[in-house]
Amino acid sequence: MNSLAYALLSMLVRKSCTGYELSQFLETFWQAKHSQIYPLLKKLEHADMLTFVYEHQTAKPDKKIYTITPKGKEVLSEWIGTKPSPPVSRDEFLIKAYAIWLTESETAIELFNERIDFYQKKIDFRIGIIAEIELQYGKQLLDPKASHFGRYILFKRKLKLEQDEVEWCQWVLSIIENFTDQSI
Amino acid sequence: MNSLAYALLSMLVRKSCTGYELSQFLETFWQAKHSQIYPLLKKLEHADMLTFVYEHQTAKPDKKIYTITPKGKEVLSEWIGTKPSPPVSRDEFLIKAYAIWLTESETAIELFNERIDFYQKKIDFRIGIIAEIELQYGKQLLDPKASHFGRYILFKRKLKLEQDEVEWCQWVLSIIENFTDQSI
DNA sequence: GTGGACATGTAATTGGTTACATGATTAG
DNA sequence: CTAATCATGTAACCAATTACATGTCCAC
Repeated sequence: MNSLAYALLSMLVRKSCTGYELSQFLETFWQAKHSQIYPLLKKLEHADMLTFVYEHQTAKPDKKIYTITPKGKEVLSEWIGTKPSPPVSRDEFLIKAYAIWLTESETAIELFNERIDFYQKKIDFRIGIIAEIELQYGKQLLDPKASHFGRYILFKRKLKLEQDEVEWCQWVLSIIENFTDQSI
Repeated sequence: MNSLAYALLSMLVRKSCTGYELSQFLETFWQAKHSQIYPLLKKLEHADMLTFVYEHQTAKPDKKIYTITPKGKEVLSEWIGTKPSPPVSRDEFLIKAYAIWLTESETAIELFNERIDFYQKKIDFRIGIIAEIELQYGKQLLDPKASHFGRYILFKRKLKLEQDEVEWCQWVLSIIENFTDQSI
C-alpha cells in the first residue's frame, strides 16, 4: 500500500470511477501515469478493496467502473489517522532559478514568463472549479463531515499556491528588468 | 543527466563541497538520500564535470571535496535555458486532507496541528537564513548576476509557501472547531 | 489526413528508498 | 551508555516514467 493506492481509494470513496477518470482527477494530488494506475487498481481489486463492473460502449472503448468495498473504506479511514510521511516536491524550475545568475537576462526573463503562463492556466482552471463547488454547495461547505469538504479545502490551498507562484515570478522579473535598465 | 545531477552542479558552481554537505544543502530543492548522491558524484566525475581531492581528517572520517570543471559549468549553463519539466509534488498529507470527512474531528485536529508544527519549524529556520543573507549582502541582493541571487529568491519563495501552509491549516482548523461547537 | 479524446493494458528502464556496512567523537 | 554528527559507500528493492500496443470517432 503506497500513497498512490490511498489517493485512488480517497477518490473512489466519493464516487465510483474508471481508471481513466482517476488519472485525470489525480491532478489534484500529482499526475500519475495510467501505466501506474491500471496495475494498482488490479492489485487493490485482488486485495478486496475494490470491485469493478464492465461497461460496454459502442464507438468508445469498453470501460471498467471501479467501486470501493467496505474493507477498502475501512483501510482508508484507518490510514488517515496515521502520521503522514514528509512531502516531496521535485521542481526542476527551482534549480534553474537557483542558478539563474549564470545566464543572460533574456533567458531568465523568458524562463520566468513561461512559468507565469504555466501557473496562470492552472489558476483559471482552479477558479472555475471552486466557483462551481461554491455554487453547488454554498454554506454546507463549512461541514467537515460532508464528502466535498476535503476537495474544497484542497482546491482553495492549491489556488493560493498558484497565485503566490505568479506573484513571486513577477517580483523576480521586476528585479531583473530593473537591473538590466540600470546597466544600459 | 537527471535533475538531481543539475541540482548538484548548481550547488557546486557556487562553492566546492563534499557529498555530505551537498546532501544537507539539497534540502533547498528536496531531500535526496546519500545513497543516491554518492554514486551520482562519481558518475559526474567520470563525465569530466567534476574533480575531487581527498582531505584527510583525524577524529573525523576523511572526505572528498568536489569541484566543478569548466565543462560542468558549461553543461549547467546550457541546461538552464531549456524548458523545465513540470513540477511534481507528492504530499501524503493532502490525500488525508481530501479524505478528512471520513474521520472524527479529534483526528482531523491532531493531523492539522502536527502539520502546523512541521511547517513552523521550517519557517523559523528559513527566517534565520534569510536574515543572514540580507545582513551579509544587503543591496547587492538586487543584482541578478551575483551568485547568491538565486539562493535568495528561492528562500523567499519557500518562506512564503511555508507561511501560507500554516495559515491555511489554521483556517481549516477554525472551520472544524466551529462546526464541532455547533453540534454539541 | 492528422491529431486529440476515449479507454486499457504490458515491458523495459530509470529514479529513489531502505537496509547493510564501518568507525571515531562528543553531548546528554 | 546511548544517540547524534561526521563521512562514504554498495545492494536490494520498490516506485515511477517512457515506450510499445490497439482501436474508434470526431473535429479541423
